Amino acid sequence: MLAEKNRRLGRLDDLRARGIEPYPYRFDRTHTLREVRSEWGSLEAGTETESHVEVAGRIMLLREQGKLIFATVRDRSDEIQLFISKAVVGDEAFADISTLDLGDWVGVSGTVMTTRKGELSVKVANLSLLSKAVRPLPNKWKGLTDTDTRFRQRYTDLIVNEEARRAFEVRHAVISSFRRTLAGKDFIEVETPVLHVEAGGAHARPFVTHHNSLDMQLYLRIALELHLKRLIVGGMERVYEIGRVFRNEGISTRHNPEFTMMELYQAFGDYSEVMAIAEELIVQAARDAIGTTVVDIADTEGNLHTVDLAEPWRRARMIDLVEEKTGVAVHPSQSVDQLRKVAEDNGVRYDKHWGPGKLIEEIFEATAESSLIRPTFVTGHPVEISPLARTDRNDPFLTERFELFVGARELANGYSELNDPVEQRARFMEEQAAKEAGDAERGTVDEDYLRALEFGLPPTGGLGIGMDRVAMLLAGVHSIKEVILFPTLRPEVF
RNA sequence: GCGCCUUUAGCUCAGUCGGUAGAGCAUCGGACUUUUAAUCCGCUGGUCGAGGGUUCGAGCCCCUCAGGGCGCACCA
Repeated sequence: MLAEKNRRLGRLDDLRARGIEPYPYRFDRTHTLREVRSEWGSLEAGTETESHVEVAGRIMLLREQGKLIFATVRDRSDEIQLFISKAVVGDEAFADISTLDLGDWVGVSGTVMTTRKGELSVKVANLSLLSKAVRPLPNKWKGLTDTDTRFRQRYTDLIVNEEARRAFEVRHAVISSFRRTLAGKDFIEVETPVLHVEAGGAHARPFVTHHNSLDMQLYLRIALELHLKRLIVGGMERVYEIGRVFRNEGISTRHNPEFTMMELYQAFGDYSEVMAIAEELIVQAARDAIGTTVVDIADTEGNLHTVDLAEPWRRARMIDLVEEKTGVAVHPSQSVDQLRKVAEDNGVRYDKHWGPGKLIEEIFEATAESSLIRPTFVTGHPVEISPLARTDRNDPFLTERFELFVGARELANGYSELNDPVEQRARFMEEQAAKEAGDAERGTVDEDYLRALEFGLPPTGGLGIGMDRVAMLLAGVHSIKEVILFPTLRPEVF
């Protein structure tokens, strides 16, 4: 409302005219509000203390009552009530305080007390305005629910919606838990380039950009994989990166064009070892972020399932899950025609470029994926769709690969890393051939990566985890936008 | 890209059959020295997403466009 903003801007002028700076440089507090509550939270009703504190926060509620004003202020840690008496602060200061608005930041000094009803309060001796809010806060009962405004003006969302603040606290707790767990296993955190000459490590369309002085096209990374494995060649043995990756694809409740991946690589291990790490990371993150391993997970119909993440996770081969759902045994050694028939019988549309492996994956996604509510490692992806994964030691058509599904969403992906440079070159050539045949999402030959492999990549297990999706699972939210502070949106028209 | 839904005061929402705009909170004025979403009294606040059309008359019906949501497609 323009009138409301003008009214508050007018107050700025009034304050300055009287020598009061509405935007002072600093305020030194002695306690956070949580510290006040934990130190004096058990005072009996009607207690006055001599304990002097200086606290700061934003005014969330105001209750004027004649010669008393009650204000609820909030800092990051907690809320507390200010008790402001005209008899204590004097007529002039009381008049100033009564011109405060919801949303203003204040710093106060005073003593700790409880009211007759027992509400812990700071009895204000001195109050200073720390920053004047010139826009009004959203509705104090209903908060802010308009999703457009919540995501565009995340600052407003965070001011009024406690669940929004909580989701980002969960996200932070997940990431710091991962770092602690990995530090405990002697992993080193590294940073690799975001700007890539070739966008490899995944099948996805990249964002393209341009470097002016080199006059060259660059891609924003779609995965962390290939640089991290170069570091294993270099002998770093255990590395990980938590970083933003970019995929130039659709936006949905599960997809944002930029999102956060954690990828780790461990020398001398294989896929079963990194599977165990994935399980440990996520179970520990649940304990650290929400204090329990029991979560409610929605299926695709919206029904909630209570799941204890600490129970052992199911492992099942992709081809077995397909057989379970369709009643037909499938294998990438079968002919394209045979598998196209299975696809047709199950209402799966296919592309003429697809080989047996891709057909099996699509049939899996269409028939089995939505039923994977409890944590499930789907293993044994066909070689055709896994150009960087090592062939299964027992089946040359499959790889030692897994994807983790929870709540029908893919959370993680990992494998025994292909380290034979000759085979890797052949796989890259197949990718390139498929791309040239018209399959736009296939990869290209990364010569520098092949050179690295030629120096010797030890046996290695690799793992990638979608951090946003883990945060969604543990925060219990339905949309990825709830765990990304500033999700990608169309530009606002002002 | 496609389909469905949605957009009304700063916020949360109502708006009947097409008859000329409503509530709560916030704001503003008044009362109140222990409130708790304080309460009570009174007032203010609108380009009904934008543009066009039908009609004597449109928040409402029709068309186009824009934002958002959900689903689909895409996303190994």
